[in-house]
Amino acid sequence: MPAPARSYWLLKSEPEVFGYADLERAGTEAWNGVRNYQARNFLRAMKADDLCLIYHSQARPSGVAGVARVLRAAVPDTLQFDPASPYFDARSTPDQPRWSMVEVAPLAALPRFLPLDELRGLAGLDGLRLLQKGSRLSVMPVSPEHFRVIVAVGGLEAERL
DNA sequence: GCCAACGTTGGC
DNA sequence: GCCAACGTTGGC
Repeated sequence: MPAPARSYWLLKSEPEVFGYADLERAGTEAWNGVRNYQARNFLRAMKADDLCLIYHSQARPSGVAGVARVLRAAVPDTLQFDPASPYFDARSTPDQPRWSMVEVAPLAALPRFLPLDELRGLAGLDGLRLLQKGSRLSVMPVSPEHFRVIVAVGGLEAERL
């Protein structure tokens, strides 16, 4: 049976807090603390070996910094059970976890960081959610075509990732 | 179920 | 720091 097709995603992160370079240093990281239901549902749709664009938000400039790989499907976000965490959620129980997280590993930094400004000017990105007005989701799907265009302009070949 | 108030996100 | 957009909360 053929492996299910890879899916592609975009993960936002503030580089002052945790950027692509931090992911490379860490080697692997739990992508936790997502507290938006739509974003959570996308996390839950991720499969092992899916690829994620790591997008730096609240940065100067903001833009796509690298590609990460999903190591395994989503599991309950441990922070929701930790009263000391800002991501604690008293409504969550181990039986009924409300929030999810995935484990990701760095795959490749973009040889050319891709600022948001430049993304807006690129052909072939119509419908990319990141570029839609008022889009604030921190986890969102990216079509295979959009993924290929973005990494290509950033200096990577999608087929080799 | 409606909707106003409030909080958060994120570009600039 | 400003502000637009969006999500959540809670009174009714």
